[in-house]
Amino acid sequence: MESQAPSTTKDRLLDAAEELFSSRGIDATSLRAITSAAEVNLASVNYHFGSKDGLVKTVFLRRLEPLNNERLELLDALEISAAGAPIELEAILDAWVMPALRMGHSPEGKRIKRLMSGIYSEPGDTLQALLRDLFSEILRRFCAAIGRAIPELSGEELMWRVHFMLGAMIHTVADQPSIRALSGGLCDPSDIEGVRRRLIGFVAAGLQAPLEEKDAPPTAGENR
Amino acid sequence: MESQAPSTTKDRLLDAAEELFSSRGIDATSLRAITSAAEVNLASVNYHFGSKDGLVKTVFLRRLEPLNNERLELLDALEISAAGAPIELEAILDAWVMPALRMGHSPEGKRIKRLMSGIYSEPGDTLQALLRDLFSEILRRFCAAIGRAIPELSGEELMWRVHFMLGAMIHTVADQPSIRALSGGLCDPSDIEGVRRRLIGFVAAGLQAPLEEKDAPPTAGENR
DNA sequence: CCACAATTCAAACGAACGTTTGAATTAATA
DNA sequence: TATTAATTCAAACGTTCGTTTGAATTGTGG
Repeated sequence: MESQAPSTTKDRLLDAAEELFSSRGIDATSLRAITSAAEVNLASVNYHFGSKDGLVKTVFLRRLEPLNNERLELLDALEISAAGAPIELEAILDAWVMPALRMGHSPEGKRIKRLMSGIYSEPGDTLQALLRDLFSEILRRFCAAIGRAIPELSGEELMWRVHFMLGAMIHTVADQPSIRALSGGLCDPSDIEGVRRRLIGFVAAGLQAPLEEKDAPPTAGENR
Repeated sequence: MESQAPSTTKDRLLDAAEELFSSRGIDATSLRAITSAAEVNLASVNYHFGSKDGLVKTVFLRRLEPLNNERLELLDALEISAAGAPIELEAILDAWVMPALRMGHSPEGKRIKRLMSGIYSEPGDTLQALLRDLFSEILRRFCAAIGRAIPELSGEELMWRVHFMLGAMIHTVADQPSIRALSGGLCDPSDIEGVRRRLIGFVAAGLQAPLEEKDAPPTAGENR
């Protein structure tokens, strides 16, 4: 009854939609373009997914649910083997970033990357809520783990730094074509191991940055 | 002949478009919604800007050109007063981030913030090229300055870290509502001085992270 | 005051959109 | 094989979009 064959109408639609959404954007992709690419009838979308919104939701869920499950499994394994003690920071970051990097480089998931960044910018009413729900729980888990790894951070400080961390990570996973172009081919985003090492090094250093004094006038740039 | 009065049709259109683009997205905002909010005639858009694309471009240019000019002026001032010596890293980052933070908090520019992140995700053909051009030069200037401040970084390593830095900064400037919500009101994005101190502290630490060995197997997360 | 350009206006254009419909076709059940 | 459900199909629906048009209005220099 549900999908198990390699090329049902549902799957063809999801694949085509994912491909087109990531290259042209969601709003700019018409159902007719999707059904043409998938070589199925136009009405199939509303038959199988109810509406375009339903198709969009399913496109995201198909990738993000396994992604977050893998992240949680890795974090669970770390917490079990740590047996109550704080986990090493780099290991936590690894559990967050590696599933995304691996997915981003698999032949099937290569398209979802650009979509992930669009999440935060596209003010799609339903999509925004869906993803907020999807990420709020897993984010709490990882925040807690990071907080235990860097106990000297206050709750506010921790949240801010996690926010910066997410920015760096999302931007990296989503915008891999731009880093290659801007660096003039110097940087190779397909080198997963290199990206991982550099990204985690950067983020770990940022998260563990020394706490500055609040009233110390920083450095410069005030001349305006 | 050009705009100097406080409420010409052109300015009313730009203000209304900026507001609606940032809250609903560019594609989801119709010219009719814009002209209604601006209380001008529908045809005014095509008369004054040629097309919707022309309006979009002007909306971005009106904010980004002064923003980047201010950044360049600050960097120029730093380089002049440094007289050939490397500039302190935090001062360079300040020159990049403060104009954006200040603009994002002024009453007139509060709307542009969310748009800035959409830049990287929305695959609008013309817009993408416009912004790539706008940022490629200033980015080269700041990369060079940062490279002089941290001379031990190779060109590749520098580009990667600047990439991470941009992710954290863009995400912070653009997505200020989400940090307040996710932290349960704990983090206050309207505290410019606090945001500046934390963001620059994070990014500076990330940029100056120690260089790891290439072949050292990192930490964990491989169990899958 | 008059001619003339600049701007505004109501109305309509054709195209593209998401969705619906009802018949045709295929697959499953007994 | 007969019956019924699931799926596909071509065609059309009503709406909204960006853009165009040509007349009306406003502002300006001679």
